[in-house]
Amino acid sequence: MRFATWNVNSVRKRLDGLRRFLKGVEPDIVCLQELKCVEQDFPTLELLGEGYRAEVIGQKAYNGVAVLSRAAARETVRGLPGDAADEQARYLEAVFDGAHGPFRVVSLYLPNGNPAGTEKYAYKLKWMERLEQRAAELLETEVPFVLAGDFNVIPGRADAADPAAWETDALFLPEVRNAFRRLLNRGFLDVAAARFSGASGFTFWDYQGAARARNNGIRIDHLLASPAMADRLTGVAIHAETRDWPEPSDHVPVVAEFDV
DNA sequence: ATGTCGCATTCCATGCGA
Repeated sequence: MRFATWNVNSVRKRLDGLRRFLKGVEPDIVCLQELKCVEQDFPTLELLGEGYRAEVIGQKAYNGVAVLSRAAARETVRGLPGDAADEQARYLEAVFDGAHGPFRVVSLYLPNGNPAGTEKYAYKLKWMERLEQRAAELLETEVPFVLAGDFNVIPGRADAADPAAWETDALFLPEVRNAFRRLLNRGFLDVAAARFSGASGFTFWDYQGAARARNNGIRIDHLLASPAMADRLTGVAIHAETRDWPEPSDHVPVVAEFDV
């Protein structure tokens, strides 16, 4: 099965590009982030017309995540456990029945956290703690799963064209990279890191400063496979060409194939 | 020279978030 994750930066603005991606790549599962709309405004019917069902958590203007799938989800978990007061639409789990048993998909939009040292930064670190806790719970179930989305973490110096420019940024501070590594060290495979290095792994180019033309990119969209899921990995791709389509998202899709 | 986007509102101009 083909799994994709894509921060679309407004699903309504990106509907044509999303359709083009679905037709061209034919993913079975698509994790979307930054929908930037409430659930009532999500293009559910339009995507059904393309053959995809949608589980959606929306929010006005900001955030918003979804899981598109050919087959219906058997079960969902809406929102990241660990803080009942957190109302930001950043986390959605969906469980599906595969050929070898159930598997789980998480679509997540980890907080940006800038500027560092503010409440936003503290929220990011706390959110990462909650994510690690939830990941630990899911690992204990031994049901294969993927954590997919915009992590807003540049894992290493090779994952930025100009790492020096990110030294004080909440996407690259040691504290944040360490939290990401703690998560990885629980046994996840960062599937793109396994197949790409340097610029070939970039997933984001800012709209500003002609970043795409200068290839001033970073790798922040990740697809992490649990150990049982990683055993079933058969392919990885990054669809950087979408960044050059008309009215593109600033992020591009990461795609992985699993025998599930 | 924050020079780009997308969204929202105080709505054709500005603030926020990224």
